[in-house]
Amino acid sequence: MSVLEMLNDKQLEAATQIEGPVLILAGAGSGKTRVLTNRTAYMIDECGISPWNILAITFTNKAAGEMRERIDRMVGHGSESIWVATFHSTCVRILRRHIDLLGYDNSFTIYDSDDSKALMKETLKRLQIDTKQYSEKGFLNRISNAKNELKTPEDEKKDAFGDFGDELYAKVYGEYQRSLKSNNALDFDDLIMKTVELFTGFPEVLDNYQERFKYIMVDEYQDTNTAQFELIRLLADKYKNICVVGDDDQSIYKFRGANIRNILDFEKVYPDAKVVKLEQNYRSTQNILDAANAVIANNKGRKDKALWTDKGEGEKITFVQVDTAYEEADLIVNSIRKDKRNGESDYRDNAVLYRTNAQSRILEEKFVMAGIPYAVVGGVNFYSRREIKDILAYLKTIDNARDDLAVKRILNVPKRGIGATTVGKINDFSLREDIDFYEGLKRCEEALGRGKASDKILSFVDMIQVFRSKVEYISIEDLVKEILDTIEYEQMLLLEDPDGAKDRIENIEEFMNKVIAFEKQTDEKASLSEFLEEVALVADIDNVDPDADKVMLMTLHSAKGLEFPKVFLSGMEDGLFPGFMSIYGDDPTELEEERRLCYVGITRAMNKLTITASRSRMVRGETQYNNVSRFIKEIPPMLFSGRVELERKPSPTYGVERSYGGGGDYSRYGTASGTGIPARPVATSQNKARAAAAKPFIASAISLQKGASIGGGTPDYKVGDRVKHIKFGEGVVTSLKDGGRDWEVTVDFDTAGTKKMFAGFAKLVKLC
DNA sequence: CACAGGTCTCTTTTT
DNA sequence: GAGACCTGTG
Repeated sequence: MSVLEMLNDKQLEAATQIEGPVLILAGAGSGKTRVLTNRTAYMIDECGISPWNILAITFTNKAAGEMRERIDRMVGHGSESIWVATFHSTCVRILRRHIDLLGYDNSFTIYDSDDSKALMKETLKRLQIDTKQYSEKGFLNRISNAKNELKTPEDEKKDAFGDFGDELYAKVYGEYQRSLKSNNALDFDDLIMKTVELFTGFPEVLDNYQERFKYIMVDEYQDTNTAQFELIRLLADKYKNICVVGDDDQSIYKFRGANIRNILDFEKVYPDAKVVKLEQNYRSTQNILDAANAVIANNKGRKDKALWTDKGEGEKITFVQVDTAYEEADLIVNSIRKDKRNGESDYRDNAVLYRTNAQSRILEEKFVMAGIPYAVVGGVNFYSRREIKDILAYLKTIDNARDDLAVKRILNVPKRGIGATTVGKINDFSLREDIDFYEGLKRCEEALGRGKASDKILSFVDMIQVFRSKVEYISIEDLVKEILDTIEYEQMLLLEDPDGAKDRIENIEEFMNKVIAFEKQTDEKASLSEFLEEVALVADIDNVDPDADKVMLMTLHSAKGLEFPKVFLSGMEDGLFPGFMSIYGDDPTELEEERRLCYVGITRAMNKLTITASRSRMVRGETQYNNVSRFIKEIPPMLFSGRVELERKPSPTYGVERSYGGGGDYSRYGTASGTGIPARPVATSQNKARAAAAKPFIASAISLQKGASIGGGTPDYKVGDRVKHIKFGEGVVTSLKDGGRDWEVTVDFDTAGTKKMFAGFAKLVKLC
């Protein structure tokens, strides 16, 4: 029988349209992975297409792995020749074969963002640019954006039109690229851009891959950036068999260069595209979908669609606002514990989602106290922990002698008495001689003369050489063990910080496990370069183990593509979610992006959605007072259980738990009360007043944050006045109204057009 | 050269 | 609150 019998009409339509461009608009939970796998099986089984000619691209290894697994199960024999991979690993595989055409060595290393940062720091130092005035992060951001738009340093120089800042940036970009190249390294964005360069510069290489990938599928298409779009366009240009799947409502990676126009304008680029909408949702209850639909309806310029389900209304949504982030965490912990005790749900059925990684800390604290197993996805990436980076730097040094950054990192780890002065001298010497830093180390006697310093360096070099000589015939596992033994790394950690050493040593053990797993999965002897490459391209989400019975804690971004029976959306507060910048910044599309993020969050829930907000929260060491998120207001009240509670809920009552010392005792929130949060009665009456206000949610809370410039009283200008803005120049005030928290002022600028902004932030100066 | 202690900056979100 | 960075001391 056909492979397609499990599909609904629309899914069937999408799965059987094989030739030509296809756009599948797949709403949240509409079974797109099922469509993609069935489509693949259909291509092979029914259309006689060779698996060899199929390319499926995803964004994360996890998604790629899942798709691979499902295709394997469905297709069986031959499925291993289908190329299923992420954008980045696809590019790495291609570049490993051909990058020599672009003047790089095929054994290039991949720099993560920490590496990029370190390299940028060096670059700026070399160019003698004051990092107080120009932050390295600023340059890195611009460079990343440029690469996502396929712009070279030369392009940027041309676009600078003599502007000093822009010229400087173009120069830094060029210098940064030179450094990368001399380290034989590529950063994340280079992986895509260099592949495009390869294809445009060497048509015969492109043709080779066009012939191979006659049928292309791209998942999460709404998250592609211009470079990725171009990559796909080039590959598909010959046969035009390109099928993209995505949901414009789930486009949440603009900050990473994702261009929502790629999906919105697909039909313009491919006028003969077949478009299929998948609107039946198999995941969530009607109540949850209604909430999601209601929120996203406030965005403009979306592809028209409405999710529906035959699952029934389901449970109402719960919303609770509490006073502190600690109470919020308690509430979540208690709810999870209760359901577990009642046998209603396992820990793994729960996910707690939040906007920023920093929010996980308090949640973790409470989960530990309650003894509930949990897993945090993301935050500090496993591979960017210091101990792991140290080991990796050893491996990189052994693998690629040209990676100066790695060499410098470990030269004095553990301490060998080789300090900054010595490094500086070797560095200068290497630059003068135009050799790699490691080469400079080898010839240190020429730079430093004979002496203690040179002896220390040479014994380091000898050690590395010994490791190198062994790489060929021992496993990576043994190599790592030998490194750790030789440098007595664990002893160093213990000596350095006896308290923190335990965690770090555990991390090293986990790293060893990953090494072993990697070597097991690769049949022949796994090469060190391959291992380093895999490590460089893992995302946090790739490491989640769905079988462990743990509550999942993660950001909304990490949650995309996942589903859970019970979801907690925490920290739903204006200023946090939507974030401060999206509310008060001058780019209105940012608020829409936040709203899409909210939509993603809501649609993760299958059966039960609980939304929480706190009235106060520590942000960057200071207490902030936030109103309930405007997105909550967009959800119809009838979808909530009972009245939407704005007043303080009674504290959750605990069983007799040693760690809590009884319920509702605020004094234990030492940090919070110590920094000047009003005591409970004050907060309560304040909030009652707020709840009674005409505009319940936007109410009158004025940020008590030190130095906050919002809500700073009435502006000294009025409608008709001429004012000056720091960025937009001069203009005339056309409207001025009370926006609740701050004055909303509209200005018709002479050159910049009409802008609406908040007075506290616009810092308008009245002109006489 | 190493380390301790102080100051400053910063946050979205991630391959 | 954490991490990066700077400065002074041994």
